Amino acid sequence: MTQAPLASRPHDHSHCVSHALAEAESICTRQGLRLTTLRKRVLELVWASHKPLGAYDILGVLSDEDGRRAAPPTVYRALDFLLENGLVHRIASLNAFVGCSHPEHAHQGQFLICRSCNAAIELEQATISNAIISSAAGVGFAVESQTVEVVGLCAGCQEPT
Amino acid sequence: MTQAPLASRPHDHSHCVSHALAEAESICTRQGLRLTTLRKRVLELVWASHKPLGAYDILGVLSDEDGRRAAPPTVYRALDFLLENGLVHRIASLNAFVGCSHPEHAHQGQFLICRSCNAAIELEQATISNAIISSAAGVGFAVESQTVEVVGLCAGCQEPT
DNA sequence: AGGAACGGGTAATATAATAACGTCTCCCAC
DNA sequence: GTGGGAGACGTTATTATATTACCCGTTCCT
Repeated sequence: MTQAPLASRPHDHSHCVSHALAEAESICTRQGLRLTTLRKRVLELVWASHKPLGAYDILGVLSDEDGRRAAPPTVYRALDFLLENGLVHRIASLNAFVGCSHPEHAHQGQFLICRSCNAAIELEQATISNAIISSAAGVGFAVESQTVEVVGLCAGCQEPT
Repeated sequence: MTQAPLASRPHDHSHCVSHALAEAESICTRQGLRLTTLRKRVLELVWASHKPLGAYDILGVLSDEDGRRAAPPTVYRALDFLLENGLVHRIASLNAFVGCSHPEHAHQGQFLICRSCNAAIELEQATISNAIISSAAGVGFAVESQTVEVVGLCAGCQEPT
């Protein structure tokens, strides 16, 4: 069995953040995209934890840190950029955003969301997406994108009693 | 292979509606639940087509039909009742609601949503949910509920040019 | 230098959902 | 049949999430 994903285990999270930012830089440079100060800051905030973060939470932090208050489009535009370029994922069932663990290649994640600690663990299991694609094909449906969001308890939150 | 679900084929839709309402009556009677006029009307509106319907769309129809305009809680309460009792499903990625095709037993559907005709086809494939449960178990995650929403093209909307 | 494309500020608005409170009705125990 | 409690629903207000439209300044390309 593969090792449990980082998000579900204790770890030095500052690594996650710096790694994610460095990788984003590298991807943007390679593809001629502009990772502006704002976009980078939003990405950093999304990566502040493994818990999906709402757009208005981000907005709140941005507003606090520079006196003037940021407006929604500021955040949504940054998020759109990050989404389009695979640097974050949107969790539809939570209206929230989480950093993408594997931005280097295009994919759609599957997410395990712990109802206790709120962490979102990203999976990328071919068995799941293949099951979906073939079930869909069975009724003549051509799949273009998948949303798989699972709620439950992560390993760390299943302590007895 | 099983036959394609009704939602994805032409059919006499008035059957769907009357069947769904009759089944809802029967379920509520059996379980001592009150399928009030409002709840029944909301269920009927949700079943008006196989396309997921927003709460505010329902609200609009209700407002139109009796002169006074209905308020959001009216609709949300009816929807909550229908959701709790398995008579409708909520599609998180669309913020919309669709009639449940198999209300007689508890389950969580998987949905194929056509981006052309907007119909939502409900599946209930053990292969999908088992793939999810076992992938989750692989990282020590205990699944409690699943959201599977797939966007693509239904059989009828894949016509060549 | 000129101008298109892009990033981002700002105000207003649209859409989705909930909170808090009051009233009426149904149903059941007595 | 009556008192009383739970449930259903109306009403007002509020909160949460997301988008539209317009403007301005910078960057980049020529």
